[in-house]
Amino acid sequence: MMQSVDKDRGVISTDGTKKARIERAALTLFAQEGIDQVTTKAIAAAAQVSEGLIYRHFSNKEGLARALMVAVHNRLTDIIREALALEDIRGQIRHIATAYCELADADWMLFRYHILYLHRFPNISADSNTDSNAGSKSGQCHDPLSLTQKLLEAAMVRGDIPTEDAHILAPMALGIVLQTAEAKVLGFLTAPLGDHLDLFVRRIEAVLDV
Amino acid sequence: MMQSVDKDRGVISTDGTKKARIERAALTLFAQEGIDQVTTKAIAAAAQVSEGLIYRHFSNKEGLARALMVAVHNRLTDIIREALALEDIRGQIRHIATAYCELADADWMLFRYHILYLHRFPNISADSNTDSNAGSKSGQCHDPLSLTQKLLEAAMVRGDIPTEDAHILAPMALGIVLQTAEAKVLGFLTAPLGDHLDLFVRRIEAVLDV
DNA sequence: GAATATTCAGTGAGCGCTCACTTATTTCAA
DNA sequence: TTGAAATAAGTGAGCGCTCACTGAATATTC
Repeated sequence: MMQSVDKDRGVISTDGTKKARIERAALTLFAQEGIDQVTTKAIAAAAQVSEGLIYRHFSNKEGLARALMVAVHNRLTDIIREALALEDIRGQIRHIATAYCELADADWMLFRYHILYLHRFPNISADSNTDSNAGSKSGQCHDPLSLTQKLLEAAMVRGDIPTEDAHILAPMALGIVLQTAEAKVLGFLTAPLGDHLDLFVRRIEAVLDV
Repeated sequence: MMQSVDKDRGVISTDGTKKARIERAALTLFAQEGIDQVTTKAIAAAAQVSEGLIYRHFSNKEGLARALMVAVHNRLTDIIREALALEDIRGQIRHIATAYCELADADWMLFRYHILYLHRFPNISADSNTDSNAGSKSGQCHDPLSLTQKLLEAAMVRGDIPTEDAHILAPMALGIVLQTAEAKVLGFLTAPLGDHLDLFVRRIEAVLDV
């Protein structure tokens, strides 16, 4: 039940370590079958590793699932944070849409996992503090939705887009890409998301009334 | 594993029957905790019914979950089908947005369940044939996404909206409402969806370039 | 009193997780 | 250098327990 301090950190290793193999196997199986349908035995078998080793690296199955989610979550959050540093809304939109599509197409299982099971980890932002932010004031946002809201509010102040409730606009804007990804999850679409990048950008601009 | 013929039909009863109590209890618990986290004991307890009775009405737990999903799925499909009968795109958009919001606000657990677990039942459209359509030709669409695509294609032929890939536009359009609902699922929003109905309508029109 | 509706007390398959143990790697004093 | 000691990485059989599902028993209805 208790989360250990060093285990369950959300970084998906890409070296050939056995830990990395566990993470990749778990991610793939979770995304395909669903977290609860996948047994620790199956993960171990897919990673060609003993079952016990999972518990040397993660406190338990849920901790493994959480670590994976934190990893994706941080990557997506970083994308929005990068966009925040840009100056105009059009560039920001293009950056986010591009990066989202690239991630989805480069690692679809990762993206799929995020879409399907994010809701299972409600307080994920708390775990996702990249490094020790012990001294940092509260109010820091660590999730794509909150950061997008911030980004939109700044764009409104700048006069890039008309003033509107950024709280509602944020999911709408991200939804242009995410809901298409969801459609792909459901098998309604098959093409890579990147194929529609320009359409995404134009339609996000339309939603935001750029 | 085998699905019985009469059991597991997707209609949520609203009378005071014990079957109805089982369905409502299961729906609520599934939507709140997740299907796999909910035990049949818990459902029976919440419905104030014995565990065995669940199996008189449904072939198994998965069948119960599926029946509930089919029920929501059919209600949403009907909404799009109603819209298909309307003549202009603006009326269609408003009808869909209104009906989606009303359903979400009237029965949030139902809506939440649909959003979170639809992906678990990939071939739901096959089960959702309302009445015996044994003689019907194939190609009939029975899901919101396909019907929306059809609706948009018709609107393009009519000249209501510029010609574009309806396959991609369909999830985008529905996503305006659905992604906001998802944000509510994640706790990012709390207000009823209906509060933003007019905004939804305007932004869907923007996405479709009405 | 037959037919139907409902209950209750199992049952065993299967799951996450542990733990005693082996093997590899690092540490460090002499 | 070296080799002994300490630590880390890795194994897998098995344990305790949960939970979906069953079927004989009991209540209810007409």
